[in-house]
Amino acid sequence: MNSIEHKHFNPSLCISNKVRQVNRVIANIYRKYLSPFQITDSQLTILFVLTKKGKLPQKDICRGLHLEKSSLNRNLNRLVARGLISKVDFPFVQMTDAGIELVNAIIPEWEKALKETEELLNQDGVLAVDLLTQKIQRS
Amino acid sequence: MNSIEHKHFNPSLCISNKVRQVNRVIANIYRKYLSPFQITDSQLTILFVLTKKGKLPQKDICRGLHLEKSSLNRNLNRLVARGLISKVDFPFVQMTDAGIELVNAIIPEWEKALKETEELLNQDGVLAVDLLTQKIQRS
DNA sequence: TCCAAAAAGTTGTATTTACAACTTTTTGGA
DNA sequence: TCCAAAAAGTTGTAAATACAACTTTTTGGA
Repeated sequence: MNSIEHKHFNPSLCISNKVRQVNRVIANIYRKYLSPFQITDSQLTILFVLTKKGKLPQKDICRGLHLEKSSLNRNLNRLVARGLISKVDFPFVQMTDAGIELVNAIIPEWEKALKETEELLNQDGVLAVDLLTQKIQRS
Repeated sequence: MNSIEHKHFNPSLCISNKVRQVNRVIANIYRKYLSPFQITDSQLTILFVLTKKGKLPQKDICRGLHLEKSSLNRNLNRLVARGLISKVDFPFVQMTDAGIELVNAIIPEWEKALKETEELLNQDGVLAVDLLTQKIQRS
């Protein structure tokens, strides 16, 4: 018997917790497929952004990903250390040949991760993710 | 111009990235309200679980939250260090009086965070989160 | 051309997260 | 009752994340 004074308190309504749990489960699926390449899904996301959009300054990558600049900087530095991207053309960040090669090699496994996630979530779950993504683009 | 060999490659389909972005935006809303109490939303979730269900062994908390046992252990140890929970009754973890007091004090701010999140997501977004949560309960 | 302010990028610090490997506790069959 | 195996809990390690505070670069007005 607890001593909570708030009669209508219902922690199962906690949206943050629900989203964190969903995030953990999906992150674990992706990790399974990506870890043999010693790359994380956050790092891969950044590689995808640079592959698709060419060279970008860090602030533009942050904005696109809703990522705090210090977090991005840390991620980028690990990718630079791996030789997958280059910051030499300051302020632009761009893919290296090794980075492009890694992206080409990893896409089949990434697609498997996507497929397994789609099977877990089903069509309505995938649409739910899309809806949520649209909601946060407005913030 | 990129050198991607996979013709139909579309990284904007990456569910993991979308979920991570949604998670960051919502986590940032909660942090805004909770940080004055020097508590994080992960820690608060654990306090809520223990408040609602009384004393539990760590494995049951892990299962309920889809949280890896080492992550839980770390979170718990920070709460023990704050005097908010106790592990003395091994293997059970339970709230302390200070913990119950903190939960009572924080609920109004937590409800504000929930409200702001509901306003961002709207009814259909909140239902989308619920749907996703149901999907992962089956995994 | 100069320079203060703003913006962008970097670093210190702390928390969260998970895998791997370890230690401790529990379980259940002999 | 004993003990091997399983389960639960702990610790080392590394990556992600964000706030705060710092340094470097850019901007635009004087």
